Amino acid sequence: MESLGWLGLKWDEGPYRQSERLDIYKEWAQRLIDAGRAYADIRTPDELDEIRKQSAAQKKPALFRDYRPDNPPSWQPGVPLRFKSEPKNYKWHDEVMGDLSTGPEVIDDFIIIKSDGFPTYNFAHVVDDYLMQITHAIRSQEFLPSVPKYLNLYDALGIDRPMLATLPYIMAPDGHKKLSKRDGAKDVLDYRNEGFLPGALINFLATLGWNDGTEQEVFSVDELISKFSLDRVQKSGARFDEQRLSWMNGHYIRGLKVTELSTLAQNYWPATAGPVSPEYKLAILELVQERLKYLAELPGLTSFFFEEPASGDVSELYANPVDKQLKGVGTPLIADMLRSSMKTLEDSNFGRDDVAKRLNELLRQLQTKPGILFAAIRIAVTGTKSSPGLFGTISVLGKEKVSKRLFEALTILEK
RNA sequence: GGCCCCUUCGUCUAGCGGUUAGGAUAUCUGGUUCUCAUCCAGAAGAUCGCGGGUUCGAAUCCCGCAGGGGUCACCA
Repeated sequence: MESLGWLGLKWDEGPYRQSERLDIYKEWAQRLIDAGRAYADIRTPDELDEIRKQSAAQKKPALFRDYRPDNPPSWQPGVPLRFKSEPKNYKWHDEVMGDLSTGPEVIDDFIIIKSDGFPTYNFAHVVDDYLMQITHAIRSQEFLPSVPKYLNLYDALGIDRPMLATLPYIMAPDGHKKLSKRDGAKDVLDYRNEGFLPGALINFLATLGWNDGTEQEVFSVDELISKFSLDRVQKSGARFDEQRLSWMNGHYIRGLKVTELSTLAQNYWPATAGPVSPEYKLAILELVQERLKYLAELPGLTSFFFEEPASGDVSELYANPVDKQLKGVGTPLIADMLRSSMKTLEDSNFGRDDVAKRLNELLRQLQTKPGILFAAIRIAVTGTKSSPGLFGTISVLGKEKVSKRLFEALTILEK
C-alpha cells in the first residue's frame, strides 16, 4: 500500500480486512449451502492426498467432484466448506486475451471457507468484487486457468461477473521466468529509495506491454489515463529492462526544474556534504542534472564538491591519464600549466564566463589543446577523470577551493 | 501428465494480405572546436520459432509441430 501511495495510485474504497467481514462471507456461503451448491468436507489432508496420488497414478488430473462424500454432515465452525461445481463448457471474453473457451474438465470442487473460518481468495474475491460493484477484474496471468472456476461460482451465486482482463507477466531481466521477489526482484520501494521518480516508473511499467499504436514512448500519468486501453495490451510477457528504466528516469529528471530536483534530492547528498548553503547545492544540481539517471548517483557525481580530492587519486590520474592526449605530456609541462592556471584565475571573479574567458585565453597562450590543458586542470580540481563542464565546475567550487587544489596538485607533481 | 497462454532486431515494441519489416532502448561511429553526460546525425542489428497449406502475393489467414511460460492447495 505504501508502494501504491508513492506511485500516486489511489483507491476508491477500503482497504478491508477479511477478519472484519467473516460474517459476510458466511452469509454468502450459506446461500450456496441452501442451494445445495456447497458441502462440508471433513476429510483429512491425508485422505485428500490419497485422492491426488491415485489420480496421478492413473495419469489423470485430480478432480474432487469425482470423490464427493455421500452423506456430508451439516457445516459447522472448524470444518472447511467446499463448493459443489457444475462442470460445463465456458466461453468468455477477456479484454486482453480475447475470446477464450474451456471444457468441463477444468471445473472442479474447491474450498471456499477454510477450517479457520476465513474465506479462500477464490471465494472472497467474487463476493468482495460484487459488493464493491467492481466493473473490471484485472488479474495476472497465473489466474487464467482459474477463471472457469470463478465463472462457475458466479453462476451458482446468480450474480453478474465483471469484465475480465488478464495482464501478461513481467519477466526477470535475464530469464524466461516471471519477475518475483525470491528471484531477486526489487521492491517498488527499492526504486523509490534509489531515487527513481514515480512518473518514470509508471511510464516504464505502462509501456512494458502496452503502447498506444503511435511511436510515442513518454507518457504523463494524465496521458496514460486518457489513452490506456486494455485491448492494446500485449499478451506475451515482457522483460524488465533496468537500462530502459534508467533512461526513462534520466529523461524525467532532465525535465525537472532545478528547484524541484533540489527538493527530491534532499536525502541523496553525500555524507560529507555537511551543512553547506542551499545556493551551493542548487548550483551543483544545475551542473549534474543532465547526467543523473537516478538520485542515488548523486554522491558519486558530486563528492568532490564537498571533500578534497585524495592525493593518491590525483597522482594516479596524472601518472596514468585516461585521456590519450594528456598521456604524452611530461610532468614538468603539466606543472607549468597548473601554475599558469593558478595565475590567471588569481584575479578572476569566478563567474562562469570569466573563468571560460581566462582559460581559453590561457589555451591560446600555451598553444596547447583543450584536451590537454583542461584535462590537467580537471584532475587537480576534481580528482576524477570525468566531471561536469570544467568552467562551470570551477565557478561553483569557487576561488578558495580551486586555488588550494591547484596548489596541492602541484606539490604532488613536484614530489 | 491434463488444461491454458505465449513466440517480430540483445531488450521493449509497430505491424492486422502487397512496407526497403518502422520506432525506442542498448551497442558502435561522427559532430556539438574539455572529459563524462545531454543533444544532433549516422551505422550495425529481425532467414518475423519451425513445417505445411490457402492466395497472384503471408510476419499478417488456416493446420500441424517445436520451444518457452503458467496452472492443477484449507496461497493469493
